[in-house]
Amino acid sequence: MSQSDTKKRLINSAINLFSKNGYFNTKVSDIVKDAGVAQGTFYLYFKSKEEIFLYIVEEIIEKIKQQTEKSLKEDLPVDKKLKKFASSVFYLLSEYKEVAKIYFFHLLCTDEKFQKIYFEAEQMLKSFYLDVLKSYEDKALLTDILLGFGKRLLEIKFLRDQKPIEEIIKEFEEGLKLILRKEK
Amino acid sequence: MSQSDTKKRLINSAINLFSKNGYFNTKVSDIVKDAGVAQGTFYLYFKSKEEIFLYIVEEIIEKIKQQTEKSLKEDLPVDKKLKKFASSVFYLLSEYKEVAKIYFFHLLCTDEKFQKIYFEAEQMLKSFYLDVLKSYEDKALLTDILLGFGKRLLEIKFLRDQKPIEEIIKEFEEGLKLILRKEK
Amino acid sequence: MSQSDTKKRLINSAINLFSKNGYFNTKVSDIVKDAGVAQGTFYLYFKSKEEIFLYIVEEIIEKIKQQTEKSLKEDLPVDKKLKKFASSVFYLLSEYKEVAKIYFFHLLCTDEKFQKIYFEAEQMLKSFYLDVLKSYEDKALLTDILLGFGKRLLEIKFLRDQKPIEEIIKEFEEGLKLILRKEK
Amino acid sequence: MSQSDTKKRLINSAINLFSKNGYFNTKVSDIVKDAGVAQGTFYLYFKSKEEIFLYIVEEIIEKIKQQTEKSLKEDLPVDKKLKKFASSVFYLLSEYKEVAKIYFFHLLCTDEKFQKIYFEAEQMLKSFYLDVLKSYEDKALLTDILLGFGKRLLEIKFLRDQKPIEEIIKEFEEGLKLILRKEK
DNA sequence: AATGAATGAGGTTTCATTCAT
DNA sequence: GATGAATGAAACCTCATTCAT
Repeated sequence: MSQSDTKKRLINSAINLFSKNGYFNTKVSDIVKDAGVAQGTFYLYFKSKEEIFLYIVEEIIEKIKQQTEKSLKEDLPVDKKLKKFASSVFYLLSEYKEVAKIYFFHLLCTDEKFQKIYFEAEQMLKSFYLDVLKSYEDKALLTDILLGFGKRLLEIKFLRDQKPIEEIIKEFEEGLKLILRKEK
Repeated sequence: MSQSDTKKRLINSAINLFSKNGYFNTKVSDIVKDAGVAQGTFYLYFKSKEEIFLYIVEEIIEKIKQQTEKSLKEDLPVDKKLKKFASSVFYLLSEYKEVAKIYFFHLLCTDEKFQKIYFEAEQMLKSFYLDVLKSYEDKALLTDILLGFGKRLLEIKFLRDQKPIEEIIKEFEEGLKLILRKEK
Repeated sequence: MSQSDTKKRLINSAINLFSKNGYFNTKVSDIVKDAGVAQGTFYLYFKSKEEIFLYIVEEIIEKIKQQTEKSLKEDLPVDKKLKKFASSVFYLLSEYKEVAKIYFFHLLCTDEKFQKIYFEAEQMLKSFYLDVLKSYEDKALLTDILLGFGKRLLEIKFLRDQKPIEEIIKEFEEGLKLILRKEK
Repeated sequence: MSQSDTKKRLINSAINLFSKNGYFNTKVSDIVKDAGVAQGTFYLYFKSKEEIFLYIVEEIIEKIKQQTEKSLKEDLPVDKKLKKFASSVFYLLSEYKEVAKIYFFHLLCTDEKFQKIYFEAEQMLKSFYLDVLKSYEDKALLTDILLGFGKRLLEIKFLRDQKPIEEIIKEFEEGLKLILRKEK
């Protein structure tokens, strides 16, 4: 078994367990048992439980960040741009569903260090919306509405109710239409 | 039914500490130290750490429930009804800011048992919105948008950014107007 | 069982075990087993293994320090003063034989923190000898000879060979006579 | 019988680390890292951490033993013999300063097994002094004084205070003169 | 009602040693 | 000879809970 194989196995086990039981209810001993390695092996790859947690969360935040930056550069009409961005982020999170669960459900509950990461990500998305909606008078309000709506869809419909991501995306698009509709 | 002073002191200390540090990072020994009583005294009033946590959270949920039921019975036009309900809930949470923090930030991160409470509360609010908006074609969509928006305002603007609750309420009302505006 | 009773039992067990097996070969679990208390009880009284070790060592050093200060103030001829001081220190160490063993045999082998204590004590004794012997031309040389000789007696004759302290004292007095003898 | 390069590197690293940090605070992983070889390589040359420690300490004790035996055979007046022997041992230890440090500072603090070596070496030196001083009435006393004095010079002046070995030797010679001076 | 010393199961982490390559 | 990933026993320490006073 190659080195990175073991590391990957530990990460996968950690993602599943953190996602299912949360950070505090997941013991390093659970992770290694799930990964099928000895207790000491964990510490060859990660200095501590905290480290593997941050490693996992930062990985997906990095991916969202990249997506955001890419989307910002695209030249599209506002509604198209938002639709495309949202669906790409939704797809991304559906691929990393378990990590997303950690992010939404389990991240906040701990130290400042964890909270910092959480708010960094939210800051990133906010900047994106504000930029895309810059021609709207109510851009700040619209941003809060859209961010709250998107987060709710992920939290409740996707992660809790297990609806397929396509449905989530469709619902977001409809919401988008409703929220951004121009009055005559 | 008045509680003994000691019990009240324990509850207050627990609220503050759970709110600041979360369930897992709060020790029973922290709570009793903060309350100025002996370790054993805690167990005269609560069977376990879990029990006091649930006690605290359920207390506020009960309050929101009562408010919801009261609001449902009132006979007002939709927008007025929503405005009045939202502001009453916002005021309620601002009075119990620390408990609200536990609810939003620290409740999810734990066992299924705790999550159940979280989702029960959300179910209650959802029913309220669906009922109030029953004349709207898009009532389900509008409910998700409004719940997401409201939660975001509380989480980010009120609890994190410490904005005064009046401002939060005003922003919610503006959002409400924007979201519910009738097209010609 | 009163609080200080348990603490005393832990200290006694620790003294015996550190003395017999050294700092590193003594586990906290050994100490609590010997003291007949639970593992967690240890941490009610000492923050760590290091803390109880330092506590023990510092206690005896403090005693020697007090003895030294008392001796310095006494008005006696040099040889009488040295004899009296040495025998009082020897008696002191024979009362705390196990602690003395830790001091001589086990203290040096660790971190700087431990070594600092060791050298502080030696500094104290050195000052004493230099002061008492201030009328001697060779006072520095004599101090080194006497300190080396005294330490050897304790280390080899008393602690290793288990000779009674009275014999040690007698031998030190003879050495003293020989070393300080005036040439005609 | 030449040792492989790798073995020599392991020994050197071990000497430095044992000397600096002591037996227990030195990990096998530290030794191999310092030596620039893989973890497993260590066990090609030494059965255990204990083995390399004993190997190192026994090596220098063997050297002192040979020096002692050689000195015993020399036909010189007592004071010359002692002076010559002491300076040869002092030089020897200054060459192997790090090992000497292990011997004086770190050997005692451990198991009986290690202490045995310590006392064997001291026995050897004692025999030497007793033999050389056999014409003196107080030979036993003188031996204890000289051994204590010599050890102190090495421990405090040489190893701790880093004085040059020549100065140490000079001070020992002066002490020798003072201690062995004949009364009229 | 109140105390607080005591408990002990269970957590995280370390590190000497092994072994397949 | 050399590697270094893997092992797992055993260390230190935490903390919710109990119970005699």
